[in-house]
Amino acid sequence: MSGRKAQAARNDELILQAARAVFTADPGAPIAAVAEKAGVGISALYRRYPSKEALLQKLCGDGLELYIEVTERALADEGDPWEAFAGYMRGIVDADTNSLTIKLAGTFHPTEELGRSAVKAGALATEMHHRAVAAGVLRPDVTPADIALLFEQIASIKLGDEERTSQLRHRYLTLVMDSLRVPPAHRDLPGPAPEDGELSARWWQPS
Amino acid sequence: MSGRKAQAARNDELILQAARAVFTADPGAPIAAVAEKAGVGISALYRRYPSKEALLQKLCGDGLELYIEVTERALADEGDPWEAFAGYMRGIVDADTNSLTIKLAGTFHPTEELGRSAVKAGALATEMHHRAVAAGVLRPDVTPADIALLFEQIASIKLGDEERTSQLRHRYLTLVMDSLRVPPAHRDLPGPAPEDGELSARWWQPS
DNA sequence: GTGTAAGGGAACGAATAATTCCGTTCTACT
DNA sequence: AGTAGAACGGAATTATTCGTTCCCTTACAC
Repeated sequence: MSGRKAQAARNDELILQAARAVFTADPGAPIAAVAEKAGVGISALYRRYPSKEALLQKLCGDGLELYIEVTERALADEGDPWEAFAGYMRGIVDADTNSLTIKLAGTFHPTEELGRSAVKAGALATEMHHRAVAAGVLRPDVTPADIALLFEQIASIKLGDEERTSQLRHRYLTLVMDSLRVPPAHRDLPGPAPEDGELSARWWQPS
Repeated sequence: MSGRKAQAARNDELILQAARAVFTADPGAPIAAVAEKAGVGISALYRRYPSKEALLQKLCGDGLELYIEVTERALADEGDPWEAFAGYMRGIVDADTNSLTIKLAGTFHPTEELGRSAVKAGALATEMHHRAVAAGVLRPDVTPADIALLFEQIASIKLGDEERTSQLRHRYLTLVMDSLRVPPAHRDLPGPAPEDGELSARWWQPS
């Protein structure tokens, strides 16, 4: 609480966090919702980003960067090949990079730099996939693009609060990993299965 | 092309088909989009349904009915238990009932009757699940609610035209079925994996 | 004290969309 | 042939939503 500059620096982060939370929950959310969530006025947003689009581009760029980081970290893992691959998958699901990247596509105009980051991210993912197949732990008829779509399917799950959502995503990640691994096998599923009430509650929620 | 009455009857169906297509593609689509897709004026819609909400309720009801039909048909299958269960899963994915039901939730106010249909649908799904587990062909740590969420994940896939989308949905259904079946095994995946171009194209599509 | 960066939030203006309304067309029946 | 009215097309209406701008206030730095 020392000085306007410190407050501003704190707001930088507050706004980004709020934007992440709001836009991952609803990619079409109004910018006022971000300001409210951050507890700041609208002009605090416009002081930092010239437009909504610029903010979305920033978020997407951060998401791609995060994706790249997680993947590079997994590529550096020299241990058990399957565990390295599985850890990578869990890492991407945890980071929820899909909600910050492809799910936002269409709400803004992608920049050249975003394109370059996306290419790099794709290359790293392919490398990760290649390694697991070469080590004989990942079924070879699944391609890197398949993995990308599997991530999207898992990211489509949204139920209850953030923690419950994460728990369920890991549950289904574990399930699908059972059919990706060589040899296939059933492993214990983490987290409790959804309750009927959790599912039926959604009928009354405004979209 | 005989008479206004025949034309009107034809329009009944045209409008429903258009509504299904439009709202499964975008649950928040404007009603004018339905009219345009159907090739009729807006008043042709309002003559049949008092409001947008009424149309959505009708679509959802039809979707639940379809779900119930497919499930009852599968329950009537007395052949190989696994094949019956797998056929049921494929049937639901093909019918795309998820896009007409839970995906529309929040865009309208559910009626009592819809609630009853949903309960019935749930009961039938549970029966289907129970049978497969009892026959020892479905892993028992997966619950009916799990199956429901798996359907939703698969229904979240939307890539290219309708046929391509269907193809990919079956690809990932097959994949996840590998980890549902007792014993687990890898079976051939149907349909070609997504191309990189198919995935990257979405960056420019308006949401 | 005062200049100025930072911020709050009302006001503006441009969509977007549900619904209504009015004039037109075509059929069925006299 | 003439006409009542069902079925329609689509413009006009009205409400609402949102991105963006603007103006005024605050509080720190000097």
